[in-house]
Amino acid sequence: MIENLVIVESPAKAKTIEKFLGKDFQVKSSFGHIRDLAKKNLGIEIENDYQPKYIVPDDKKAVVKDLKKLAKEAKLVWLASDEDREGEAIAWHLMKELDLDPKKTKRIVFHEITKEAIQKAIKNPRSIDENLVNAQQARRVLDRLVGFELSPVLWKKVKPSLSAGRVQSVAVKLLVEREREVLNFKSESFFKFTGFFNTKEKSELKADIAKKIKSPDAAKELLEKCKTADFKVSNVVKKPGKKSPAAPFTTSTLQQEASRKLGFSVAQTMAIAQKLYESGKITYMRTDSVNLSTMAIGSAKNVILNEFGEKYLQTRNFKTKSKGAQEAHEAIRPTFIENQTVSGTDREKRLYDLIWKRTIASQMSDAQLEKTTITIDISNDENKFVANGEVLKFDGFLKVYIESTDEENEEETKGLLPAVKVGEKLDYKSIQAVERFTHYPPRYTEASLVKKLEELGIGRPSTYAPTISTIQNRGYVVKEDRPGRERKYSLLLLKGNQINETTKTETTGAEKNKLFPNDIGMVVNDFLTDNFEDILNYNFTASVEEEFDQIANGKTGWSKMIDKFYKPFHKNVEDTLETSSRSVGERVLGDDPKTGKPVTAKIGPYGPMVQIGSKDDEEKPRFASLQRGQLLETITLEEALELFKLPRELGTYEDKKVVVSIGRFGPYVRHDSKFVSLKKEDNPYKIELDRAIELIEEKREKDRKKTIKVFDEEPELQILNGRWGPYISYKKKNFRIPKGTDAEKLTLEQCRDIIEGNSKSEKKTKAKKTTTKKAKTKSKKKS
DNA sequence: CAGTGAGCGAGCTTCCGCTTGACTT
Repeated sequence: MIENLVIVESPAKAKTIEKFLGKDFQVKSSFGHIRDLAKKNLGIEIENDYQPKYIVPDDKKAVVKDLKKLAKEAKLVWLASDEDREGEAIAWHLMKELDLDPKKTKRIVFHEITKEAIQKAIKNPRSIDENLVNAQQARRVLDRLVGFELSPVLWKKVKPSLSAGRVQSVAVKLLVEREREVLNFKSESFFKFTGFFNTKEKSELKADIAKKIKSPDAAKELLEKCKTADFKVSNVVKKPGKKSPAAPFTTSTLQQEASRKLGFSVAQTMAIAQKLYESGKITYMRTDSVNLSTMAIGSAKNVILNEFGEKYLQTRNFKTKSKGAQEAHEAIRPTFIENQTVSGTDREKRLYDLIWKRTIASQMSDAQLEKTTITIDISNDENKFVANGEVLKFDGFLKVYIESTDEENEEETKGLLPAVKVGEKLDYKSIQAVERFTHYPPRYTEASLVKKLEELGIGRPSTYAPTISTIQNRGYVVKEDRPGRERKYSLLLLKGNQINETTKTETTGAEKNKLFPNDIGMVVNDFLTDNFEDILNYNFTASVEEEFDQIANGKTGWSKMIDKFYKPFHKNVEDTLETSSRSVGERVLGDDPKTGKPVTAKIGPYGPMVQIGSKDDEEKPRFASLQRGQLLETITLEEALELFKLPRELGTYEDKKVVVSIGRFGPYVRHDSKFVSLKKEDNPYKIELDRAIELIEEKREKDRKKTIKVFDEEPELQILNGRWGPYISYKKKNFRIPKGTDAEKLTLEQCRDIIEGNSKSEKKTKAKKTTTKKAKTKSKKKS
């Protein structure tokens, strides 16, 4: 017999709370939502006032069964899910699904997991807030309607299996628009002047001209003037400055800093944080709150006093800046701030260290600075040289933590400037004018995209990482490195009354771990923005959020709000299906000089391609796939024609032709009707016969080693050596050999057992099938 | 490992937000 059953969302949380509450309370977890809309069709009865059809998903059946049993036995059930829209809905679903007696059920909330907070919550129960639940139902139904009506339009008009949604489609749009800004950016060059001066005290003073000098001629002219000019210090300004620490981590800021400082992807960060959370080392990692509990501030205070002394202490309460924050939890912080380090893997330690430092720094003193600006006049020109210096007077929080930025050209660290007096004359040692270039806005990283989405109020802490994965899995976007290109720039140097001009080279535009939209992402984005402008609007989420708030405040009925949205939306879907044509991003590039036929680029059944001629021609059109880094919207006729230079005949080997081409699985060499894939470093347009023969021989050698064992009585069954070690091939199907078995010693009987066992487990679960599928499409794209 | 083409077949794909496993290909 249980006195009290408390239900929270997370098992780790349940464990902690149970300790606070004592033996009269049993604390269990619902593992998030326990019900969802039925997956078949819409799961919504449109004609019946948008009545949702809720079901318990398969993976939640056991949880529900368990909770139901305990709830029956308990005298009182306490629904302690989070204090936000989703949490309220979870409590409501539990109420319904577990068939709880309202007289025996209480709803409680707390947003920090401390003994006091929980005991206080137990003393102040309330009932379920139906309005807030309705706001969640509206959110859920709207997302389902948008996702499940838009995606099928894409299947028909662009390509099967694509997806669209309120969050992911906007994420892709941000990337596509940024990419176009980059592609259309016209870089301009200018000259940046830097002077090195001697002061009276024989030290060097470095100063810049802030104005960008536009042309080489103007730069030369100004340098000429400098030859004969007098340089005089016209102003020295010293003023104090300060820097304040950043707020403690939320999900989004943790992802950003872990990306910048530790190089983790957002998914990695979340997986590592989850481990730290489960082992009780940090507080909950999916949060939009910057708030710390009074207890946490207290422990931080003690740590700072012990480690750094009173001068370094300055406790603060931070307020959230982000739109739509629901603040059901605390900020992400160490559970026990006294623990400066923790046990665990290297990555866990590093992430914990980051969280510890950020938390401690947030309660430390401002850093005090002294900023110095020295202005130097040029006697025969209006431009001025300016030197900026910064001296740290007191380090404060900088002792433990410095926040990083996304800016690519990090400003040089400014140090102490030499002492000069106003009116002092300076001689130049040298003055240089370096050609610089304006730079396009930076492409997004995973983390900077999350930051942008959060600013727009789109997505939630629990969905940032999955959204980033989805848009990559759908092929809308790739995360990759791209090499830069060489660029020449000129350098004018004035020294010893002589001006020298030199040309130098540098690499520019190299990208690391950036998100690039693919052609399919661009085509889908254009199709959606053309036809469903409202939903792709950056303010769509913000405006529906306002309406959800109205529902939460009891000012609107939820189905009324949905109806107002759905009627015109659904009509738009039907009109688009009827009137818009297929969208494959087709562009006409020009005419093929050899045949005079038109050359076009578009998305084909196997990805972006170029084509000579059309399918109505007598002769079949020729096709070629675009290469990595090429885009439908930027490819030129010349680049397209280059792609048709395959297949190439390299010559003959052993009296048979050797041909190189690109197929479905990447570049290959064909010889004697056998195919050999090219290696990464081989270029199909440049490869020569010698190298091709080398590859053919390599493949032959591998094939020789391939067969481990065959059985005379069963020729269809073979033990082979593959990419992932030995395996059994039988009737065109492959079977894994269990770990630790010696493949060479397997008997026919054992092989049959393995085949039997595998085909049974193959049928096991549906989830397994889908993962296999995903993995396959992934490896296809890579090859 | 196998496979190297350019829309037949039948049926499936898909959303966002809560939460953690059970899977390795």
